[in-house]
Amino acid sequence: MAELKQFHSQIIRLGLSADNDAMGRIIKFSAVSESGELNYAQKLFDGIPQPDSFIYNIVIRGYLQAQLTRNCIQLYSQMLQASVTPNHFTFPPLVRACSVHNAVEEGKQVHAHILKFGFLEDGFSQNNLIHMYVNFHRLEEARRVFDKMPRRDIVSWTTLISGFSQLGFVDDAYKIFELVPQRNSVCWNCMIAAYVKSNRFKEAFALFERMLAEKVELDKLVAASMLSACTGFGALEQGEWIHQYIKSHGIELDPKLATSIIDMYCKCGCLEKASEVFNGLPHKAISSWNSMIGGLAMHGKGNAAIELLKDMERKSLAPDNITFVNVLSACAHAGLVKEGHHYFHYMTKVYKLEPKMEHFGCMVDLLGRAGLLQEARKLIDEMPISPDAGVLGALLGACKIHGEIDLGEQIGKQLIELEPHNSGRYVLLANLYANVGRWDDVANIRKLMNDRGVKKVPGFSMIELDGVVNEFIAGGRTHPHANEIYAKLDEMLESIRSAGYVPDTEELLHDIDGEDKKNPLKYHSEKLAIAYGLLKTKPGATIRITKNLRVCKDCHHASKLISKIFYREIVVRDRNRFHHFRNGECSCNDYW
DNA sequence: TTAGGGTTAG
Repeated sequence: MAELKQFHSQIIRLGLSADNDAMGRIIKFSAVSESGELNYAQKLFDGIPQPDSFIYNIVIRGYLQAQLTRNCIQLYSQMLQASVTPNHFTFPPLVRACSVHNAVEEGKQVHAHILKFGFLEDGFSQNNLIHMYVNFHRLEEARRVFDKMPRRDIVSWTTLISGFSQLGFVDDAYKIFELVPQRNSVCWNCMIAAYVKSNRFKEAFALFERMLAEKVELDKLVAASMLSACTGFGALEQGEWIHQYIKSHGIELDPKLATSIIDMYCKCGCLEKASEVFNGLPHKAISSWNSMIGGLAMHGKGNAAIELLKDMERKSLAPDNITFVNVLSACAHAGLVKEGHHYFHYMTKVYKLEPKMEHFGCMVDLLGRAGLLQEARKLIDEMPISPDAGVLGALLGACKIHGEIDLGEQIGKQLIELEPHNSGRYVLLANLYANVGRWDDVANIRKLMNDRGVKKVPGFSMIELDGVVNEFIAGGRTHPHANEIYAKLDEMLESIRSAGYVPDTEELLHDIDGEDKKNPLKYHSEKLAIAYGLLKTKPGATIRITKNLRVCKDCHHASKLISKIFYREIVVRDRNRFHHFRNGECSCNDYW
């Protein structure tokens, strides 16, 4: 910038300060380059008697980059008033400004101008219009622009696909995707990511296979999306494959990608691999630290999570909000009440981070799980913000664990009205009633669910073998090896019975949040998945299961015994956390 | 000058 200012004074000396060519260059640098100064550009602009369209365009772009979208629109009006004709460089940033600024009326006017000035054939302007209407949540308009374009390019297609998927119309997005004449990796990734974001992992995997078959390059963004798919699905082998691919093809391991890999390993149950990647990073982004701390939290390694926070501080890195969410969650899962209290205050005292909803949620969970229900309630009452469903849900969960019926009933009723479509809330309240034998109330909740058309989420467990994910539902018989699996299951249960296993029939009576009322405990999906694992893996190999609900008491007990009798480590990821069953014990210390 | 990614409690 200093050199630029010198250059500017030379121009003044040469009497060129009214020369648009020379001034345009200086303004361009000041307005849009990284080391520029927008204020300076503005001052120069004001001193030019008759700026040309290039100068207007470049300052509009500068304003856009600085998020001063209002100024973009104003400058455009000024341009028209000065009778300077806009060209095809004028509209893309201008449309973008309307879009970012949510200026619907101005956007429509700019759209009309684009047509009036004859830019129907300009792909950049038209593509930006599609984007703008998507941003305004006006898909029909976006589609109309798309349909009227004389020549659509891959960006037009991808923008439209991403628009439909972002607004939740993933199936429509896919229909459009199928019509694209020549897809590049951005377009593939857009559709794959759409499936991943809506938790439709199988479709994401199927699309990925197709992409590879069509020999489209697997770039780092596709890799990142697929890592998320593996994370969501609990597909460790597939995730390892992607990681290997990244290494062997020299794909640059930028901080975001590294974080995705660490997160994948943590959430697929492999903390060792996650640490290995984490420790091997030359420059660790804060997100990498956060996902590693979060991983330790999920696996119940509270003290290790705290150690990592201290490590961060030793390296003079400032933890952020997310770091503390993860640290507090680590304390909650490990029952570290004292430490939790400490860090809850510490974050504000030392780092000036005001606790947000998530932090209160963690604290309520921490206190509630530890049985300190009154303290949890007091914290909620004293919160500076009004608690959301998550915070109240944490308290309700604690009431269920500790059989705190009065408080639980009150919170449960409140939650059901707050989130009338969340089946989990009804289930938890019904369970609370069931625990104390209030069967009429259980029936009432069931009826309320029926009347409101709220469906319970069906439970399922998954196990990945040779890169194939096998899914089980309670009592399901659709698996091609069903007979074999049920035989193994019976053998498995017989073995643990002789070691003292008694099915937890108490829970059976209450089994409303269990997997399926019609199917007895012995056919819970988790047990089926473990039986299949015992059948198909080598002796001594770790069995890894992912399930969508929380582990039930009976399955937890059975899994501990199976780990001992069959000499297997069993790693179960449930809705909340990981359980590592080993030699008759669980890493959660039965605290979950 | 236009399209794509990560870490957040229950």
